[in-house]
Amino acid sequence: MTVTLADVAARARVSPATVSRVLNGNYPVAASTRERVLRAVDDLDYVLNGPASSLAAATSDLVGILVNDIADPFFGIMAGAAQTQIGGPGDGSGRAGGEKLAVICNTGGSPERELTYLTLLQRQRAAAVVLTGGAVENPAHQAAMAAKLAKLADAGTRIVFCGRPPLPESDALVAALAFDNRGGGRRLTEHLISLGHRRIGYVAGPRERTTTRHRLEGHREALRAAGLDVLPAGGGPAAGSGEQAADDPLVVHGPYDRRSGYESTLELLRRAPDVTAIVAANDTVALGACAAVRDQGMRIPQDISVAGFDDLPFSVDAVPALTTVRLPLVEAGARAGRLAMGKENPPPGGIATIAAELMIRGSTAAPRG
Amino acid sequence: MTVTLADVAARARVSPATVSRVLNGNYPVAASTRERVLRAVDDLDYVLNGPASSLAAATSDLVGILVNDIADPFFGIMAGAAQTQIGGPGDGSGRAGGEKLAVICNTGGSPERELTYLTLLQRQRAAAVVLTGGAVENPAHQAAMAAKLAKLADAGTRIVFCGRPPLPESDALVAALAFDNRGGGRRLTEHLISLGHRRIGYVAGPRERTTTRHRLEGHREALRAAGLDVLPAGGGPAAGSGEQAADDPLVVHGPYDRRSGYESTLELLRRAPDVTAIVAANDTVALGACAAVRDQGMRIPQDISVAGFDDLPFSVDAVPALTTVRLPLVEAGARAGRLAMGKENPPPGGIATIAAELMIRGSTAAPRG
DNA sequence: CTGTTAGCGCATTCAT
DNA sequence: ATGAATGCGCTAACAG
Repeated sequence: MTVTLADVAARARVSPATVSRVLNGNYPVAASTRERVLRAVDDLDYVLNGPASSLAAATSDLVGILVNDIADPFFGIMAGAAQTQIGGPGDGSGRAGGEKLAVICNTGGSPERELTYLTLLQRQRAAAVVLTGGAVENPAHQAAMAAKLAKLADAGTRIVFCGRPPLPESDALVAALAFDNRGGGRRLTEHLISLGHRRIGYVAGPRERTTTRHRLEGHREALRAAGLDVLPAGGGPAAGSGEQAADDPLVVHGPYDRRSGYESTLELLRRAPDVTAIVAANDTVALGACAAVRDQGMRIPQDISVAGFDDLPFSVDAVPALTTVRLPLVEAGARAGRLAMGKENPPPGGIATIAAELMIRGSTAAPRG
Repeated sequence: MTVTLADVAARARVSPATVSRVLNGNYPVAASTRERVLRAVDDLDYVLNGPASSLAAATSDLVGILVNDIADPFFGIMAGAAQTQIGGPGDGSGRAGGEKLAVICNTGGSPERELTYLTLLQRQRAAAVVLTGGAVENPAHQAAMAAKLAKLADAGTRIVFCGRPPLPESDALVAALAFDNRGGGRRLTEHLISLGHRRIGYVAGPRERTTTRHRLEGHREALRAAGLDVLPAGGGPAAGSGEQAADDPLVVHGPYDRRSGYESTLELLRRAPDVTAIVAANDTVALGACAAVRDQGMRIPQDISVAGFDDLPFSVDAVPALTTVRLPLVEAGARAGRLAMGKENPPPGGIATIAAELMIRGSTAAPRG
């Protein structure tokens, strides 16, 4: 029923081995022979059996891209960019040559699903795995991840972090592209302070997320530098981890979605009606914050300034346009894709920090009077 | 080096076949034996070899979800919803039981890449394929797609269309969920007409796309019913295809992105400064249209009404909130996922039309004077 | 309910 | 440059 490599060999009057060599192109074959084989392939409409091929070769052409929430353009943009570097443009014949199958896996931000996907990819003997987005900072989960990733790396799977710091205990076998969330957060709040804001609310992302923590730390750095920090400088020294912002009345945590932005902002305005600016964990949250501010009868930026993070495409279309921090998602995603393909060398030290650029637009202004 | 099923069998003191049966759970095994096997699996940290398994069973646990542009939340939302029905929640152990690997493939709207991905999935012996988004209406490509899909279906791959009409010549082996783009488009324009608009611009999507054509056809149906159509009723009868709107000065085509919305709107305003309303191909395009209208010094909706399509999450946050047509993306995606898993029976006739609901918000109002 | 036996389709030694 | 032979790790009949 289904045509196999042997059928192609028979039709081309060569051995199966030769057909295999032609298809994989990693071995010298006479031009005339190759031609004959290729024609037989087309005539028979032969499609390689991936599982058989992977079994024999002990590697597959699958590349997994893990994202927290594919419905969020933040991840969609990065994943799409990565995929362009991996999928290969195809040759228009639909025949599918040596390209890899880049696939996106949606973890929904759940640690369990993240591990499950990793196992699934391990099971498929994936050629590479790209991990995007903030990591969950739970010791047990981090340990499990490190163990799982070590096993994957062991089996020859290339590991790339994109927009995410590498795991603390992770081996150097991986490349990492980390966004400068801390620096971006700091510059954003510095901007607000320089405008004259003194009471700044912060609608943060979910706790136990590196992204959340880093952006918040940047924010607090700026506050502290201006002598505006509400809380003591926090626990540990150098490390900077374990910082406890839980009691800051000007900080409210919630998921990275619009609804959370809306509700957290209402909560914030209730707690501290005197805030003159609100920084949101990201642009989506900022949109919700804007809606909440308006529903309270206040104008942006005259009554309250609002700022976001990421600079997603819709941010410039908000009214007023959103002041935010631009992350080069397309570039980062593409680079991660290239790293996963081994088309590009890992950065020195295995980890590169990607700059975040402050985008000042209409949603922030000096406070009234 | 790598632990195999035989190792597990040895440790559990059973035959490899028994281990296989425990793992696949599709065969009776004594509880005590199962327990023993499972423990051995955990002890040895065994992970099934997917390729070997797929080869022997002649099917894999891969499910492909094809999307035009994963950076567009329209697709991200649908794909994410589909994936939740397919990926399985995991059991928290990260062990990965019988769940399928739902993967998203980004075609970028390119017919070639679409075919390439299909071939790649065919090569992997995918269990199912979900095709989302509008199809390209090019005869050659449609024929190639039909042939490829027939081959996939032949090989036992389940085919599901989501938010996309089935191919004309396609076999009944597939299930299809089609959005009522035509009806939605018609109701949207009827709404504008009922507000008193007579000169309505249309920023359409790319040509040769079913989605583009259907929405536009709905628009023109409404115009025609009100005696407002600019062009003759078009070529063919019944079929409704081959309708040529190319010469309508009030229609401008472009990609489904913000930039196109912006530029097409400027073009439209240049061609017909007397339009009092603009209908955009989708919400993203509408955002660009809004920006263009504003940049021309006009207010929405006082000077010009603007409407979108899809009701993406950000649409309600636009200022003013966008009048649009709501498509139940999450429900449709989830249903497609269930169909792909065989968890739900196909609709009668294999094809279900999904209703589109008009959402009237602040961006549309009666024209001045 | 469990063990035994045979391939699944291909990549890869080794020969030639 | 090509052919022949071997095994990748697992599942699916068959026994029993």
